[in-house]
Amino acid sequence: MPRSTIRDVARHAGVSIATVSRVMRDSAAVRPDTRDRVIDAARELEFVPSQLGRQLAERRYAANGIVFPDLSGPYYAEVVLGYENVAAELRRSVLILSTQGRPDADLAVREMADRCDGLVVLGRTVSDEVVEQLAARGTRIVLVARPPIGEIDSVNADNRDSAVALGEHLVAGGARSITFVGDPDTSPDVAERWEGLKRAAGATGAVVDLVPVDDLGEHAGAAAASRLLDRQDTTPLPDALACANDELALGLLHRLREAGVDVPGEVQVSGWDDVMAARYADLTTVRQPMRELGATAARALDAVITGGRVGPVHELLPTQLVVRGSTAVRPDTP
Amino acid sequence: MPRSTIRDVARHAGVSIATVSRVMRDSAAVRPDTRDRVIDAARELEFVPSQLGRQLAERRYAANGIVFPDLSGPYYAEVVLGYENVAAELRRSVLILSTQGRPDADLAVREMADRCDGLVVLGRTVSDEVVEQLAARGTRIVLVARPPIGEIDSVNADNRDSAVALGEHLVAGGARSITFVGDPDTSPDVAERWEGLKRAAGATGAVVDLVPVDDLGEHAGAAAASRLLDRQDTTPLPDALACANDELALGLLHRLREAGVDVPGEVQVSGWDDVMAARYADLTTVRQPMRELGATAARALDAVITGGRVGPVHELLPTQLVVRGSTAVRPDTP
DNA sequence: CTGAAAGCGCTAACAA
DNA sequence: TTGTTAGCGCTTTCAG
Repeated sequence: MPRSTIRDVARHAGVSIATVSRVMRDSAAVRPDTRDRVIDAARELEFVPSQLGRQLAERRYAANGIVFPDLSGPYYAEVVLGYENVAAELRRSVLILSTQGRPDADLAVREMADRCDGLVVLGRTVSDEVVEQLAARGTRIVLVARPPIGEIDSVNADNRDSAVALGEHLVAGGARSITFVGDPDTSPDVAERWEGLKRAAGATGAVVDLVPVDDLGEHAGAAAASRLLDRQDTTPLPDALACANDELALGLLHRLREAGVDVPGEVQVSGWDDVMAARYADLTTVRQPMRELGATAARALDAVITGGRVGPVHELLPTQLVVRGSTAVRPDTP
Repeated sequence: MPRSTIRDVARHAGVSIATVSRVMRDSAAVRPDTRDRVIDAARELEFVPSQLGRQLAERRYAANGIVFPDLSGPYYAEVVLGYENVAAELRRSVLILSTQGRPDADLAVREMADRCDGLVVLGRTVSDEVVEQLAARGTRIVLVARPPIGEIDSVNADNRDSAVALGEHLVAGGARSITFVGDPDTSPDVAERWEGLKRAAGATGAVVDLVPVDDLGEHAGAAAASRLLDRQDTTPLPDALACANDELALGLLHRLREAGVDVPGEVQVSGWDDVMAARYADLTTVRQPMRELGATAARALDAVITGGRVGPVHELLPTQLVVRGSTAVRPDTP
């Protein structure tokens, strides 16, 4: 059952394909009765305009891409969702690409760039080099959760501000030594969190250092906790452990409590992202406007594509410190 | 900077467009030196074949779609991820469509069907009617987490088996009355869970009933708990509360404990899906092979599209009961 | 208001 | 081995 084409409809209605085209997308005035004939014919033949033909003629895809590392945690899933919602409103399809465990991520992104009108790149999924090449080739790009590159638009959560708020909160809770758990090299977000915390807490005179981890998962958090516990005879636990994200913090928290460590009495613990499990684990964390990130990126990309934009846009969305039991500010009683 | 086309390259290399095409996709033998000339020309002009032209000529999109309600919970995100991974392996792009809060979901799905070679439909995102219409029109479809419709392929988790296992587990834990929390109408999965539980527990002589909820979120769970608590003077709490999913169970659990109810001493509670928070809340639940669902669907769809398939395929993936503290089987001591 | 015709960029017979 | 020539299905001038 080969689908009917614009020519079938034209023949059936006794008009030219141009007229059918006009009717299908009411782009120009068509006399009512002709119009009706065309519509009837289209209905009868179950005609649905081929997007492919249309796209080629218009030289546009009416589709946007989004590249992310993975969708396991709630973070990227929410961003993608926010993005998709707005893209749908703007009548654009959404292509997704997960680079997780893909050795040829750069190539995949290049290919994707060739199937859409523009794309959003989340975090450190592709190298600056590739981003720049694509941009140079005319691909419209918006960066999310990644520092700006040249003239390319970007949308980020304000990690610095919340890092400062968190640092102050921990110090107010009595922390004189704070250890950041996470590897600043894994993502720009993590790097900013570390920098912000170091600065804020450092300014109060607190001692700040860092424990690197393999990845940002619960296992890595538990492993980090184990290491800290093991070396207790030589190095006492810090007053506070600020983790780069919630998964890390949850794994760490679990291991610490297993070992009988009193949280927050002995050690304060905090995460980042405010995932659902954080509520149940009573974990202090930083909430990010994940959906807004995606939605804002979608709008920015649309602006770039439709050309209604002056200079590069770098949006910084506000975040919020969420204080819970894992860092309860203790009263100043000795 | 208008991108160069196959004709530019042909002219530049002094060959015909056919030869360029052959070289670009090494579809036929080309003399090495001609080939080199073409490659040089292509590189020089930064030629990248237009997917649009290619797609139109081949009359295929090399893209598949996936339709889901939303991406908030971990469930659909994982399924999508499993799907994307396999689709990428099969060299197909992935288009996503979230129907959540979209009044024109049916239309959106129809449009999507017109931009890809086939699509996967998760759960009750679109009506049977639309699915059938699309299938009749030749759209390749695979259903996931939804009972088969006609000749259309489907991939499902085995809700029935795990419902039986769960029912037996609750009864073994001493439950004589079990209340299922959830609305069987919200999704086929929920309906199967309810049916399975009713049958399994009913067979042991336990009393089984149902408390409907508005949706599958934590709030709805908490609200259900409140209602159960409020009516305690007339109706005692059941021995076990089997919830349709984890979010529901988590909200309910929280409210019950707030009210001082002993779980599992007084009431056993279970969820479904095994989301991350379930571990921290020590919630008994059923684990589903979410990624496998997506991956299996991707393969099935590919089989349908490439035509290497005989009859309709209906896969049923195994699930697993995960016993935790919220339903600990109590020793038979009085 | 409508139609003829020229593309959009590529693939694939069919010839040479 | 290579080139010529039709399309793929649609949009869009440009005439009429």
